[in-house]
Amino acid sequence: MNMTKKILRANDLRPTKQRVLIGDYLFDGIDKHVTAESLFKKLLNEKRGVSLATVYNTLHEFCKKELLNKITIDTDKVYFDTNISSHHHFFSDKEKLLLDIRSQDVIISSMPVAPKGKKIKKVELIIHLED
Amino acid sequence: MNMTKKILRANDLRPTKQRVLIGDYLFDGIDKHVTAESLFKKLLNEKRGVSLATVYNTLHEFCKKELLNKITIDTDKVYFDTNISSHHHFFSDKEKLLLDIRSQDVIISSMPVAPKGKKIKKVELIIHLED
DNA sequence: ATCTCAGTTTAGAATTATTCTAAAGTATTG
DNA sequence: CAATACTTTAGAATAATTCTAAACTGAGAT
Repeated sequence: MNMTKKILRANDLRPTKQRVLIGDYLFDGIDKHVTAESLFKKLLNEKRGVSLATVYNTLHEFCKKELLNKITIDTDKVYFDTNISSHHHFFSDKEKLLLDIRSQDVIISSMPVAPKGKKIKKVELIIHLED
Repeated sequence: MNMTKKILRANDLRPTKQRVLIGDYLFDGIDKHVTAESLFKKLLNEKRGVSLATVYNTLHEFCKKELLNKITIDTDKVYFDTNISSHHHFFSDKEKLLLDIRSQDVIISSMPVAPKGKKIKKVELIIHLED
């Protein structure tokens, strides 16, 4: 069976044509950063298109299942990272380009304790770049 | 002379009524996180209102002059932090609440080198919280 | 003080990423 | 195959932000 279908079934998501198409692209083993728009445009070229609403739905579902990592850097666009291992990012404000930082390249040796009644869900380090 | 006016002049910004009003509120010595909307609403109560466009303009100008720190966490809102010293943030996704982390509570003991031709402009650590 | 003008404010329109809606389509279960 | 719950979709709706162009104002020159 197609790998994407396995992933989808394992996460209680019906392997619809659209999800498989998106999954095949996202989970091909090559780390990617996509936006809803960039993914939508990419898929327009495919034999069968996927509507923009479905791209949004699918990205959000994949995030919920932790198959993708959502990264918000600027208001105008949300990035989805196929690399779900713990790592951080460079962001070039000029080119609006997101780059992975290898996890071994950042060491946070002291972390604050979470406020009462809360726990830490995710730690996101973004290093903004300039020329 | 009013403190805000001094700050404005020192940064080549004309001390207009609107900027002084906004500056008096933001730079009163108490650290704040505001959004354009929250600031706009706050100022509606004042004797003289300020238009939403001016709130946006002013926040951006203050950021450009590094009188404020812009923090983007989710697409739906941008936060402006009056604390411009180097520090990081907790963010509670549920309450959409931003909290300062004292700078001594985070130690990043190893940082990656910037990609060729780029330098590090800003390091932003956001710790997302859940219940 | 008054004049002049670049800088500033403003209301409302425009933009744009994202979400919503509700109708049509489809995978799954029995 | 039928029934049903889940999905997809086009297009409308939403909402934060930016833009526009006209009116206003602070600051220096006279």
